Amino acid sequence: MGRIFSLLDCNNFYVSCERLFNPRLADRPVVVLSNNDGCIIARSNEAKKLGIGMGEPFFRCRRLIEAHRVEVFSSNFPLYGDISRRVMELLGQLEPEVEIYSIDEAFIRLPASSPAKLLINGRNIRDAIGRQVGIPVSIGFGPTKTLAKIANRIAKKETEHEGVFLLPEQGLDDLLATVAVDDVWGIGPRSAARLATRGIHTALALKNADDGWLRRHLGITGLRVAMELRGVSCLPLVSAPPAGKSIASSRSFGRPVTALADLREALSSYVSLAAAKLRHQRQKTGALQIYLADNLFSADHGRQVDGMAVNLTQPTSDTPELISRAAAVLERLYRPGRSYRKVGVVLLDLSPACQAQPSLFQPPLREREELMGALDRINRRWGRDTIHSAANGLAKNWKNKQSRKSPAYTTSWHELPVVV
DNA sequence: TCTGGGGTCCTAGGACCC
DNA sequence: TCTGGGGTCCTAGGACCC
Repeated sequence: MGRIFSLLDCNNFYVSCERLFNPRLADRPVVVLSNNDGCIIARSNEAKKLGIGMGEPFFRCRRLIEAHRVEVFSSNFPLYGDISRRVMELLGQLEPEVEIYSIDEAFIRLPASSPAKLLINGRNIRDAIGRQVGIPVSIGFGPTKTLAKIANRIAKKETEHEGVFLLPEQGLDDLLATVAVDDVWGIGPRSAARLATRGIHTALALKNADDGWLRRHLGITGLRVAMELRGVSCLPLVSAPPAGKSIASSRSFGRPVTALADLREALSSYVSLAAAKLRHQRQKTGALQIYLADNLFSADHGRQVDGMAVNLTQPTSDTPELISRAAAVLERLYRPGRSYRKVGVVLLDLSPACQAQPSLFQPPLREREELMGALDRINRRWGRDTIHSAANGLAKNWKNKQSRKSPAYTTSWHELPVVV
């Protein structure tokens, strides 16, 4: 008996989360902005219809938004993360083989059965999540992950399917002929341009393309996409996520920054965030990379990013130690007079904390680890940043804009919704 | 004036070794 | 005159994803 893949995708996820606690938003055009209130990262169907594009810079569609009184929110990731957890937990109760693929998507693997039974199963999942969490989802079925993705798109776009769609065996090619090649999962703009030079514009044409040519021009990944379109499953379900390999933390500044002191404060804050995440994952880092970026969209000289990585002699998850190492690297990268738009840190070479090899010359400081543990507990209980390193600064005049944020309804005691 | 943030995998090329 | 070949490891950059 074969198996079948299904992709569950939350519709307009961030917008749906905002609507959950704000019924006034139902049926209204709503958008959610990226971290710096920079561009559009989620749109309700009404907003899509107005022609607001995904990833579009906010300032460029501002007039359209004002003209149609579109509701605008800064992103509220603690809220979205919490709602996501509820969706995934419920799905895990309904289906045994689930891979959480992203904040708003999960793959499911099921035994093949009749189309009618699969559709009923899909509708049950959709109804349960709608009823118990309040988030609308779409579900697509297909013989491979890539085909399930395509089925999901159809489930979402063609309303007559009511959110659940199974790719038909008969007439599949006709359907693939209607899917643009850059809508196929794994085909980005670069690959699409390459494929266009060969006259390949649809998923069907990619499916029938020459393997040798694909291997040469799109690499092993491109060939794999074609195989998946042919129904040959190359991408397995990954139910237990492997340990992470890197942790990044960065933000764009609210305005250009030139002073080393400001950069140091911002960097310390991001290092603190990354280190807390590292400890939460029970890992230590063996290397860190710092980078500085100037104007990311300058027409004349393009974007300039200076980065530098250092290896640590001994893996650590100690915030003060990481802050001081990061500050030393920053000082070497910094050029006076340059105006910077972004600074960031990446922790690399992660390893499980329990496997850490103590150094002969510098035994692990038990008290320091306990201190970090206490810090994490306090910040978890009383809110992030209750206690932080003085290096992170207090003025924070580099801090980015987030002027339209909704409350952390479900994750902060201070911001619980009030029923009157 | 104003353009996010956090990830993964693949590949080519250099360093190094025998 | 004539200057090997193959393997491994590491890294930076590219491409893609949500």
